[in-house]
Amino acid sequence: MPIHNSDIADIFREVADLLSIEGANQFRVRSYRQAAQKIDNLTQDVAEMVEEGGYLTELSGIGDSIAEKIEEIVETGSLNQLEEIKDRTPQALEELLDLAGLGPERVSDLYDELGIESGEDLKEAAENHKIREIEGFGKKTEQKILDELEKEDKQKSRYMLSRAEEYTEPLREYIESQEDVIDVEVAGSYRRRKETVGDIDILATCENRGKVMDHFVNYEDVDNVESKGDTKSTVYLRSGLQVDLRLVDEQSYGAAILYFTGSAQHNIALRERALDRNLKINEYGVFPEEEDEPVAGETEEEVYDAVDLPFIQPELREDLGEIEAAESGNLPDLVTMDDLKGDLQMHTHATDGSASIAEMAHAARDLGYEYIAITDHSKRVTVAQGMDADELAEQIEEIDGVNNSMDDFRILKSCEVDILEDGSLDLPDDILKELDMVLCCIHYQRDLSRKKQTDRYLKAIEHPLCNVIGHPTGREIHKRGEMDLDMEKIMDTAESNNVFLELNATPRRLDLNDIYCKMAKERGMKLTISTDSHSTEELNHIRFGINQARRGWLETSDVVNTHSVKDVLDMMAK
DNA sequence: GCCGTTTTCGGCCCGACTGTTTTCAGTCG
Repeated sequence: MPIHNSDIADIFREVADLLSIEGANQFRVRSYRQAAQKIDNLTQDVAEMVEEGGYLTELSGIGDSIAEKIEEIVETGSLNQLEEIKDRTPQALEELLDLAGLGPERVSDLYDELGIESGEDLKEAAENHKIREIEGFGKKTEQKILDELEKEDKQKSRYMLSRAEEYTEPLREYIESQEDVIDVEVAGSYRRRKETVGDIDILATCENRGKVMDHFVNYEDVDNVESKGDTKSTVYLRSGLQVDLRLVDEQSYGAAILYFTGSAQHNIALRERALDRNLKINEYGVFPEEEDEPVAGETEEEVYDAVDLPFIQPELREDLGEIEAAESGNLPDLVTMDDLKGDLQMHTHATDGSASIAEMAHAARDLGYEYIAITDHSKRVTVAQGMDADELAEQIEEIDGVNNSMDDFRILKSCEVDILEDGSLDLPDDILKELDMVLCCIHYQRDLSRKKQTDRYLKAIEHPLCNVIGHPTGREIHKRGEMDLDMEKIMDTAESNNVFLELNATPRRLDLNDIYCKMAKERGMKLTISTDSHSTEELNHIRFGINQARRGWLETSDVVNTHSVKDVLDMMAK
């Protein structure tokens, strides 16, 4: 049973949760959490590192003790320390930590005083007014617990970025429309363009705080005002999305945006760096020791400059090496929307799309593209009425016709060919040879073993006509996880066979994720970024792909479809 | 538990808010 990085990270997170409830040293707890985060974001497979005798302690945040524990997990599949903690402290207490307002101390008190081990216990105790009797708890805390238990059922998960955008952009415009508002910025993970966001943090500068806050809480989509003050208000929208508005002074605007954009880990690293320079960073600015006058704070650039760093793009602010890269002048020059020259996956009404080839081409040209690839499904994908060889031959002729009618634009002939269970392709070579690009994807038998699934991909990648592997992991956010794959092996094989991996920009896919993008880049691979559009409107989803690519440190040259059509054709010609 | 041109001990980011308290602990981001 292979141990994935996320398995190891989960174990350490659980250790951290349970240790915190036991009242362990908070910094010790933090070490486990940091190790978990480090491992989650690693672009190498930890189990492989162990097997190859790699030095885990070379990773920052992982010392002798945790390295030893990682080895134990890789070798035995579990961690004895965790089993011992579970014998002392019920595992179910961990879930109570997820409830807003309950941290390790209170969970521990609830367990010690009332024997509460689960959400049901908690609900019963709250309803019977037992909780207010515990020292340090009171009526309001008890009611808050009941409210949160209720809310947990209603809305638990994070919001896909695309969905969060639908609620946030109109609200941003609404806030901007108030006459006293000067500047508005949405911060948080939304600004870092994380694939999902938990809540929305909006910052603004303005003339009249009271009026602006009134305006905010009176927004038509507000369901419930949680708190309202002069500097901060919190509301819940009807969708359940929490939105905070914070009003700040102009001289603190940059420091505040930096602070509320995060990530927390990035902020911590910046603050530690400031301390080395006898400076203190908070959300109001950068302050020399023992002084009240800030030396920076109006803009983010100023704050970075105060700790001798260049501006770091929000998408990179995850403490995954961006500070070191900034220091050494090696920050990536991230790919932008303007760099894109084409879109390399989309469907037409030949299969499950809603527009014609010409309609897709004209819509793409209107977006400023020079080329697209039409990638309708192959026959195995019956739900999409996938094409057989004859139908694909007809489509190729149709594309030639449209190409002849557009002299400043090129439609690449392609097909989203299904990779069958044995790794062979769903259409014969003699028709695939006629294409400019062959896109290969898995749609069925997603639950094969890691070995079988990986071998299936390797066989497809080694097929001499395969150019691109589409939506490589098959995951869909909030719906299904990744296929079990040895991604390092897949990337290495793709790289040596001149096969590209796709970053599928469909908001619910975003497949590859940011970590895999970074992993590919570190191997010197190029990726395609494609929308997989099924309508002309969906071509606009490309921005989510660009967001993810930037989070994966990709530069313009790392992306296949930033290159000219001639270069793309050369790359596909192998 | 991690880490180190103030190194092997003694630190570890910082402030706001809330609710419970009469000065603060716990939680959150």
